[in-house]
Amino acid sequence: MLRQAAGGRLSRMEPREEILDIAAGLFVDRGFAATSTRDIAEAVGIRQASLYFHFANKEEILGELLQRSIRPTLDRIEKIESLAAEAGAGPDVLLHVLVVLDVRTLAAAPRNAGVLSRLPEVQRKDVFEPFGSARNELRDAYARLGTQITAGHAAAMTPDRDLLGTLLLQLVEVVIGMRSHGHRITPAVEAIVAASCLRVCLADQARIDEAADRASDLIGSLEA
Amino acid sequence: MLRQAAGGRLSRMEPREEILDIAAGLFVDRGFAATSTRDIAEAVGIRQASLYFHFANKEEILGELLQRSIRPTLDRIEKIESLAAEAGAGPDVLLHVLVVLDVRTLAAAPRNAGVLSRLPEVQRKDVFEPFGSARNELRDAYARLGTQITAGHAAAMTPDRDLLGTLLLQLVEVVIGMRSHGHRITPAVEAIVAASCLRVCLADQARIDEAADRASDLIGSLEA
DNA sequence: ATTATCTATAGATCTATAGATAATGC
DNA sequence: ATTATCTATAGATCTATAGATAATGC
Repeated sequence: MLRQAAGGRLSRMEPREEILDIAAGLFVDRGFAATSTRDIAEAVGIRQASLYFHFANKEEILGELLQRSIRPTLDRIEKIESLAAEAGAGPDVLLHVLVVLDVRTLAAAPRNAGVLSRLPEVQRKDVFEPFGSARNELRDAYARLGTQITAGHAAAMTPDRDLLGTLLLQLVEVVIGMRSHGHRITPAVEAIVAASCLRVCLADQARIDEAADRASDLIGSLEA
Repeated sequence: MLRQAAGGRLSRMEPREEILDIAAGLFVDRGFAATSTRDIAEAVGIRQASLYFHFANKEEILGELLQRSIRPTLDRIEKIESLAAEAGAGPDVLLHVLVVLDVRTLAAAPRNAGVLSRLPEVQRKDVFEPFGSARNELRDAYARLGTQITAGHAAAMTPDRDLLGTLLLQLVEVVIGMRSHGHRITPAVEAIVAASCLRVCLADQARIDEAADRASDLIGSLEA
């Protein structure tokens, strides 16, 4: 465990961080129940019991990982929706921005942490309930933007609010599966997923092209 | 274990079938590793050791469930593609048919067995490899039909073959998540998911409406 | 003889706690 | 004193096997 004085640069990761990183990899790969605390400790290079100095129990490790994987996305929703008023961007542009940024976040997350939210334990155990409601918030944001885009189209074949949010979130999360199968998430993939989301909202190609243009400007200014 | 003579009507399920049914529910709900053989046996109403009369080990139970959940879908692909020549239906009609039938199968599967394919153990363990390649076959079928539909569109924003297959399968599997959250899969949902798939393939509304019409005829004749 | 169950148990885990040890920080 | 590790272990599982038992089928 080579390490330097607090505040200085680290030759390795902080122990707590290293445990989280390695546990994430194992949970993603094998699932939560199938990963023992001994598996984690061995991969880190410490003894099984030493984990309990950093975490009260096994669930706390997963809980922290879940929290970290959802937080940036939730923070972003507010920022993007307040952007609407400011830049005068329509819902199609905003949806495009949100999708691209979410795809990018999922693609960049260490160890493909997006899969964690799909683990059966997370869906079921009360301990992880806060994470579930955070996900609902995200789906709601997609539903909100989506219904604004479909507004004005004939009711037939147009998804209702609930279904639309679910469909859009599902499309964005395709990148989780892609990463698992070793695909790289290129800018082209980001653009296509975003365009697919707009298509599901019944936007035509001209509208998509325009939204994509304005979206990349906005993303540029958001990052600056 | 009330039961009648072989070949006669059953007052309850055959023991092997009952184990499979109950195990499916538990695996779907809690995951594979988190479900003990004792959990299964207790829910069935037998002793833990008695499971091993019907199955060699725990993995065999999951294996059988996976096999049953993918088989009908794979069989259907051939039937639908041979239908193409016969009925002279275009790829958009065939995609519509395939999506509606797959959605319906996922919606009707006992215990939402579709989630089983997402369990981490299935992705990772060699024992379940045949099931993984069956899934690839399905994704390929979607990719095949999808690229025929996008053919002729400008390359920009058009998903390539691989990505398209992944996107379409992902969209169809939205119903797995919907079922988990207690939503009913109505005919309207089927139609919207199918339409969304065609939209991702860049089909316009007129083409979608026509495909939907012809698809419901074909599905009717398939079932008759 | 076959089918389906049972009891009992071996042997291998697995999580979490108790308490010792050593290094660093004040 | 605090931080981070260790050894040892309690106590609770968990999977799978061995062998007994009882009912049904030939």
